[in-house]
Amino acid sequence: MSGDKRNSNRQTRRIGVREVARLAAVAPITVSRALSLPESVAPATRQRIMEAIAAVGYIPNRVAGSLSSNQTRLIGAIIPTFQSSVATEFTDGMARVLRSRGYQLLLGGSNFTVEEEESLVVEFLSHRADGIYLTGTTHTERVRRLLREGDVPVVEIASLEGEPIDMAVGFSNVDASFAMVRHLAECGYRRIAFFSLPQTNNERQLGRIAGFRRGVEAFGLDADPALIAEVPMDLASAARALGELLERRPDTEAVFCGGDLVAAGALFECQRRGVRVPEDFGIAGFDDIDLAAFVQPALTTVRLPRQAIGATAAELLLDRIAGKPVEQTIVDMGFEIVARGSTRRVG
Amino acid sequence: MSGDKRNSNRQTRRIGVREVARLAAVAPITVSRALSLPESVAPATRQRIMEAIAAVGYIPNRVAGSLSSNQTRLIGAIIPTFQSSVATEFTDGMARVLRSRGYQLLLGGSNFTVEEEESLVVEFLSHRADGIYLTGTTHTERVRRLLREGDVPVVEIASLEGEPIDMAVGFSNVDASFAMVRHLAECGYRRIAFFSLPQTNNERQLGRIAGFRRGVEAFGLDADPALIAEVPMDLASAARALGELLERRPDTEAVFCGGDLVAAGALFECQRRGVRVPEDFGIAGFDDIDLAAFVQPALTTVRLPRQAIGATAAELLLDRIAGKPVEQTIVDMGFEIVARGSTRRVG
DNA sequence: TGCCATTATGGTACCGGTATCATATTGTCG
DNA sequence: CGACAATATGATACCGGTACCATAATGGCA
Repeated sequence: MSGDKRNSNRQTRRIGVREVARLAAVAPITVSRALSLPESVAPATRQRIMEAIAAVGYIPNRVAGSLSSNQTRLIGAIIPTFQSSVATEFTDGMARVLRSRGYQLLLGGSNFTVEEEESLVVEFLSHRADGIYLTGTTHTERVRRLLREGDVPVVEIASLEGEPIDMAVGFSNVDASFAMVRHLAECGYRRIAFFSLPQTNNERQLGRIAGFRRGVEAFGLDADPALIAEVPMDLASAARALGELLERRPDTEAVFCGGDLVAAGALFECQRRGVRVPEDFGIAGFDDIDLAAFVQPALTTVRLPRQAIGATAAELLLDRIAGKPVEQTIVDMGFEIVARGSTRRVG
Repeated sequence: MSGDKRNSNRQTRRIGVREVARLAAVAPITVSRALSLPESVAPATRQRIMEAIAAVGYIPNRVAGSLSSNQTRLIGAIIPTFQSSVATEFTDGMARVLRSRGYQLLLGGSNFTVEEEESLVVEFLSHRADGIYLTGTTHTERVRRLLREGDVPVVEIASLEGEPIDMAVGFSNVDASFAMVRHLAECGYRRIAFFSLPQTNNERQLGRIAGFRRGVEAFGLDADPALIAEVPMDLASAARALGELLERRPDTEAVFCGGDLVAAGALFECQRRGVRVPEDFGIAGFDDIDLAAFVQPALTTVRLPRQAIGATAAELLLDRIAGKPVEQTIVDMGFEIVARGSTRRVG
């Protein structure tokens, strides 16, 4: 059904080190050195080489270089979804560090499934990424084995609970959630619901639920299990879930959401129903996305140093790759409870 | 300051085709074939090979494969920022298609500068990406030359204005903006402001301004140049800009924003000031982000088939890579005016 | 002045797949 | 039954850099 213009591969014959070397009257290896360790080449020679490179428009073939040097300067990163500003902000922090050090980002989305994650890990290993970045600590057994056996540096972010494959950067979801329950209790809310995001393959959400339960117990709040629900991460589902909650358990006084988008959806639904926030009903979120500060009333939430987590993760990987000893393999970047208008009932 | 554990490269000696071949009692090339063109190998042989692969846990080295076959199965993509849900949704559409066809995504952010874009393009060419995906049509001269001279397929998205380097997928920003002005005019607004996003290196925004101007003229609206402003893309700046506008030109009747986030910020500020939307003031956005439908009143906006644009871009690249003739190198995916509560003054 | 450490450069093989062409085997048909 | 096409497999070289080791040139110092 197709073509006559097959890729005539082998004979493309781009310009390579050899051509540059000939023009600069040096050996190919010297061209290579002039690019990777400029100080190791005499200034005059280096200059000749650079001129030759510019003259012929040489672009080094990193595929060949990678094969030879066993370093690709590629970092493979897996995020659950491209659609979440939370995930992309982690990635942004990492991408900036990588770029500044000459590394490139191989990015894949797992759609919150460990199977797709596994297939991406295999792909990245196949491409011989110099380091692997994973979101969370829930993986298949094969992923765990491949990454432990292979000598690739690995960093897992956003979750400190559990034993990391190699390194981890993030915060404690349990502690963060617990801290928020304390805040809600201090505001005077006693009957608090929890809207978790989908929990499958997501130990972050499970941690938040655990922290919630622990807080409910610690502060002597109403421990009705029917107050915990799982809500898809979009505004419409959140609105719907809040409606159901209010009908099912009209005496609920507040809801703590595992994500700000859900919290915002809950808030919009309250406004639609004329439920006053925070007087009649308190709402707290998680993540401190841009939107949280701008709805009316602004959302109380948990702020995470997302950019910094991504950047730190990148630095750990690069240190490991460079052979530097990594003193701390588990880095807790902390969190911050941001109290805003959506939770202010009592002093 | 560092290490004793230098990367002892050359001697890593992973398992390769040769080991697998020995175990399966075939030649290395047959192993290679069993993986890339399974039908070209006899079933019995293939089975032996697959068993050998499983037995030794062989993971093909795509770096070596790439060097030999001159195909990396890597697509380099450049987006202006990781922080925008608009950009990541395009990327998501592309990433899904790529993954399903065995390609991986090399992703970089240009921070809206053509210089960083150029440096990323060079990196991607160096890594010998099989295809390049760019956002917009504004590039440095060198990028244009490198990509035209190199035989890499290139697709530019989100902007159909101007002549593409190779292929383009998107919609007409001018037409979309013009259509929105028509809608606003039909709603009865006559004195309309335009909040553009930053225009540097962004022909999408320039197109939207052009469409706005054209619409203002075509429908005989108030053409005060002071009504056009450039606003950073965040809620706070948008709120501030709206405040200034209302003080500077209190008789303004509506604002059309080059991005929904800015429109939402404007809406929040109106609410804060007690300006009634849409009765006293109309607001329209661009992009139809999730948030647009859920603020009160919901935002009138321009909806773009973002996922589809990304997916189509990926398919064009892959077709070109596969040597299939690409019939249409410029694909207009259209847009849709979504009229909602924020613009409803008159019939 | 001679010896050795240091610096600058080069020769060669090799990384681990696969393109290319050759060969062996099997099947078809007059 | 022989000739030839189709199918299955293999031998070899090569992709384009760089690791590794060798050698040449330079400099410091006894």
